[in-house]
Amino acid sequence: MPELPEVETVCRGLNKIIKTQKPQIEGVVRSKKALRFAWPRGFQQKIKGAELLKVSRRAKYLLFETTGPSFLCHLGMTGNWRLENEKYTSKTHDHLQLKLQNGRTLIYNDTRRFGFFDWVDLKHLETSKWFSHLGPEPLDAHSFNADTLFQASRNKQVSVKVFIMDQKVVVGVGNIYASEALFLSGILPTKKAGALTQKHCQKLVESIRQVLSLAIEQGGTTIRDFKSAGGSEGYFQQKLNVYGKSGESCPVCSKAIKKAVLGGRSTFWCSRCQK
DNA sequence: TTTATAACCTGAACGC
DNA sequence: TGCGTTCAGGTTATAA
Repeated sequence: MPELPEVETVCRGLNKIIKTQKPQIEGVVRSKKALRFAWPRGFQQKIKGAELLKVSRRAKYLLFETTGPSFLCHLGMTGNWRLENEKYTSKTHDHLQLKLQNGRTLIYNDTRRFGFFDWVDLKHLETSKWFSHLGPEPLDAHSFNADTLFQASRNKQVSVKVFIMDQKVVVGVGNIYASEALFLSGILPTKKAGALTQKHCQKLVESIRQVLSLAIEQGGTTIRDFKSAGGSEGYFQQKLNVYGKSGESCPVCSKAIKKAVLGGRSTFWCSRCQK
């Protein structure tokens, strides 16, 4: 499901909830099923009674800061959060319920259970298990720019599509936005990363930023099951140029959009606009 | 070391 | 209608 814009949208939604609700966690109910990994040790007991202070994002991870221990949540492919009133009927695949002081409940739902939770030490985030190998944030011009991308791509034999989806290179670019950013930059997804010029990298960095920023503004992309914490769907889908449009006309030159599998993932491009 | 593939899990969409 | 197959936004483990 979620790439960086979707996670950012969920993050903003959760913070809005924290500001408007009384975010003390009075009760915790979690499903017996494990998600991608087992639940963190003592999860229910340790966060019960804590107050939610803030949610932030690093890469595709949500970081929950509380008055007790802090924890992270990765949404996997189908994870999402929603806020329910006092009376509600739980839905299939609701895996975590945080009962708040004001009677409302914050719920994590995840159909495919590819998401997961873990404890996190926010003071030593960048050296911790989940974060030590991560590349720069794409919207941070200091750590992610044409120079860093060009250097990282030297001698790489993988396709540029697979390369920009590598979280060690840059975080947050998933399958949809990789195709979209390459379309904007006019670069063929199958081009080898090592063949990128400095100019290509400049254009690619700009395109990645542009596509992610616009998607955040639009509240992410709703393909099948993405919803923000407030329950609203994203609108970026209406702005997609090539993703999921195999056989349709290129919005620029009208040539039919092509599709192929790269790195095991569907990839879409225009063979006339992208070289 | 780098790159490719399979696996995790569920449900929607599609073809027959 | 019903059944079987394929595919899906992420990440990791294993194989090549």
